[in-house]
Amino acid sequence: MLRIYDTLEGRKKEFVPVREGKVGMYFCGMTVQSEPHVGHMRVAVVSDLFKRYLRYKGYDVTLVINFTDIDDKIIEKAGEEGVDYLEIAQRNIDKFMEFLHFLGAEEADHYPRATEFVGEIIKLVERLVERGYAYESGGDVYFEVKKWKNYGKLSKRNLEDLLAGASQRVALDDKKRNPEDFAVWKAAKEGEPAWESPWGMGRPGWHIECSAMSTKYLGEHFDIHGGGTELIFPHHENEMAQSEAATGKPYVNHWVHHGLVNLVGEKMSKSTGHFKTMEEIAAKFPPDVVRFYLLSTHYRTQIEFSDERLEEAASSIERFENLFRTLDRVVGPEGQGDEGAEPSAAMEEERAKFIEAMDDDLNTAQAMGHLFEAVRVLNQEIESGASAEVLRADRRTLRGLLDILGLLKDLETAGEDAPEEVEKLVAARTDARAARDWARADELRAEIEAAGYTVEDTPDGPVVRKAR
RNA sequence: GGCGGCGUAGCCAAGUGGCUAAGGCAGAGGACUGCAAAUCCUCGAUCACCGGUUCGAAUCCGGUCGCCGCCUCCA
Repeated sequence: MLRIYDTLEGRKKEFVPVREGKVGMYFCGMTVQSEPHVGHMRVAVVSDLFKRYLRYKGYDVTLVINFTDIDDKIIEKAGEEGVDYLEIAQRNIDKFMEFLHFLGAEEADHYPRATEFVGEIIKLVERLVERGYAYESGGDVYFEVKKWKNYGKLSKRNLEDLLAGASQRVALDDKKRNPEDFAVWKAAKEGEPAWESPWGMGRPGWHIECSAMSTKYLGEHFDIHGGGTELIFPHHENEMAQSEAATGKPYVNHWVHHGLVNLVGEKMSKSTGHFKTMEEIAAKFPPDVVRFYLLSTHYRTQIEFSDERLEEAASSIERFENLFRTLDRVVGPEGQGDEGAEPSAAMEEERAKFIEAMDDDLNTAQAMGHLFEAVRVLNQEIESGASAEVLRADRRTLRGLLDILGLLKDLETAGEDAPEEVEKLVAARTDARAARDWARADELRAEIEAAGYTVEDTPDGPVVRKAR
């Protein structure tokens, strides 16, 4: 039984799809006023993880990741740079997509942008006004928070707390009836991007686009809505209020919030400039290392991103690389002839535990522990001379589990050919060893290593590969 | 100030009432090896602190200390 945590209820709940056999998921991608950073890598990986696992569980999954390409910040930025706001949006969306691919995440099914849904947004705002939850004021339209009795349920705060906390910060806007009300539609100022609406020229407020776009693709009530924890308030709280007020139905079954990524103890933030871009990370570490690191902690836990952590992940991955390389040597490459045989009992046990861990709110940290155990199982089998049939079956099983996590697809096991001069050194070393001239052999190995390669002696002869 | 979360071995990180507290990185010893590498075997935790509930607590309750997040644009 698959259980997934829900922020709204504050507990893990059994996953029961709204529509049998199907899963609708919506993840808040990014507001595209600036470059994607490490935090966005986590959304990319977490949304992909959910997609892959739910599909593994047999569901037909639809994943929507949105881009909010119109808001105060991007207009501001466009002004600063003197370019069209859509140009900035496109540039950052392109980067996001580039690194999504870098991380080995599958494409989502839809990537809606707020500006493409203004018509839907206007309809939704009209509906809110008709139902008495929103009011027009000077060209703006506000959601009247106190009309919605469930307001605060998601972020677990009440109106009084909110007002107490915000009283010093939120300037009283005389267009609003109440300080806690939020804009669903904003009148455009001179020169700002604007759309025609029943309330004059204007543009969508911040939260409304997600309500409109999620409903468009997934219906008024869908399964999973995700994003970072910092979006719980106000973004998701407001989004939920709008959607439920408009439809009178529950909006989503599982609110999934992943922990934030910190850099040396401090949260990354666009406003303080304290963040690492995806580009900086990608330049330094291979995709699998980043993905492995991101998955080695449970998705709801906040994590710290640092070079040391990534180096550790890289070391961990070597265990898999070494195993697959050895298996290639011992039983040949993956693929042909791997079907048929049943995995060993030890491997089957690890597989079952892996799935059990994943069924418990996608606990990748625990699941990966079993992956390492599976590696040990295979290594033990190799040591004890298990049959090629069993080794192949077990390798295939392990590969299947890695695929669920989208990990290590392109493991380098063959160890591409070393340059000719290195090959010559290796050959010379083999001769020296045959002649039991150990001093010469060691000397040659030193030369090979100086050239950036390592040589390992195996029962099947020396294996050369690039040193890490 | 209000709300939420966290504190598990040198580091990272699972486990939330009961078998010997997963796993990884780093480290030590052993096996294998001409030497290595890889691999296998072995080795490390009074679960922040104090008190309580319980036959039994890392796990539940109360308190203390420390860290983080949200309350304001942000994955």
